[in-house]
Amino acid sequence: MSELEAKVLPEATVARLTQYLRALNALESRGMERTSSGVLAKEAGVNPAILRKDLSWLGSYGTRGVGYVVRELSEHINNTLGLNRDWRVLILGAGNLGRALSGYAGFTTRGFKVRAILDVSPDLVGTDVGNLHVESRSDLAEVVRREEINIAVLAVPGDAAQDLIYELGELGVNSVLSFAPKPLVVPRGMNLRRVDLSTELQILAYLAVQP
Amino acid sequence: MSELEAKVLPEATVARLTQYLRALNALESRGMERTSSGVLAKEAGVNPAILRKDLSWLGSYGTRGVGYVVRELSEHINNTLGLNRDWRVLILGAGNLGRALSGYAGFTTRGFKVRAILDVSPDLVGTDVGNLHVESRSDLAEVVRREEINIAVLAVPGDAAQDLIYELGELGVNSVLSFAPKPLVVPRGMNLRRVDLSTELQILAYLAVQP
DNA sequence: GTATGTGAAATCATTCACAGCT
DNA sequence: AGCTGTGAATGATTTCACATAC
Repeated sequence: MSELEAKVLPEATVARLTQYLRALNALESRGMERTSSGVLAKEAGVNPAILRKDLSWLGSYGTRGVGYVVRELSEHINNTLGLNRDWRVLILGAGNLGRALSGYAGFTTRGFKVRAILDVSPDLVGTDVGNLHVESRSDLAEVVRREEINIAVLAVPGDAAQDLIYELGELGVNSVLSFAPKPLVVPRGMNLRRVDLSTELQILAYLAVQP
Repeated sequence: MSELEAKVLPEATVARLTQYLRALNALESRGMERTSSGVLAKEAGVNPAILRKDLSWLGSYGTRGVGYVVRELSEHINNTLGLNRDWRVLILGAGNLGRALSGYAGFTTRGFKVRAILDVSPDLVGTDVGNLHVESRSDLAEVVRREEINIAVLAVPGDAAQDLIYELGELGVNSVLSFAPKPLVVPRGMNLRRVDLSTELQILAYLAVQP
């Protein structure tokens, strides 16, 4: 009711904004200074109408009859998504997936910094992963404080994930990306995104079976 | 128009069916033989009404006033999703992510078998990954034929992904799971799913910034 | 003339609520 | 009495189409 109430973008829009950002970067690195909804939509792999609708949530940043200034639009989306600050990421689980993620380029660009990696296994604690060394799961609280962690990535077996979620919640980390193959219940106020690799394969199997 | 036309499940339904399958397995391993939409929905983390609606696409497999037989329902979803056959998976890219995926449990259960892993780098070709050894990108066609690959997983840099898609299409592999941070255009008839790790982090950043 | 920004229409997905069967 | 299966209601998302601004 209040005019002051937060204007929240639809989730689908947020997901696409990240794609526009990537597309804008690609255009910029090709030396383009201006673009249009048609060009940008093609680059991002979406339809131009929805791109304009998405951008309209952010206000009017284009010029009718002309288009958009690449740098300006890119900057604006960046700010809207909160990518103009530092995000300090903790990876939980130093198995193959955890180690792969800690070095993954997308995880180390645009304000995201992997600051620590933890594991329960004494065999892994103390080993090196990139320029980090694996710390003990039991030091979770200390590590979160020391590194001022604000995003956690769960690369642990399903059984371990739920306990970690609660513990992270208590420690004030309320953005979590989980690779655990389990639905998880989250404390109030926590943001959870799940990536479920085996589900993706199963969906592909279904699609392949379709006539 | 025709009554013979394939009845296609909504994409969102397919995604949830994989979760029900996992939930049913969990119940079965706890010794439960029967269940209800309420119990199953709780276990899968969804609302009971949509669970029943999803299942209604498969026909009537429950008993009113009673519920579902765990084993029977599980079997039926399995068949619907095409998980009762063998899926032979090829991993493209033997970097950290490719190696992690090749050993990932979800990738090696329920009919999915990782049969080969390829890379362009001469440093990696010939090295071992689990019980496979890395073969050369240039042997793609031969490997696809030899191993009768029907699903490919792209764990390669964005620039390499598009060419691979076309080449896989020509070779008759038309189910692809891509981790490349790029929108890809697919040949007619190909099924592509994308997992975009940096997008997930960016969405979390936005959610964390919200009041 | 050209491309944006946006109501209105169309499509897709979820939730409600209850009739129907056991 | 209890739980499924499903139309009808609601809500979300996408597409259309055009008035508006340059």
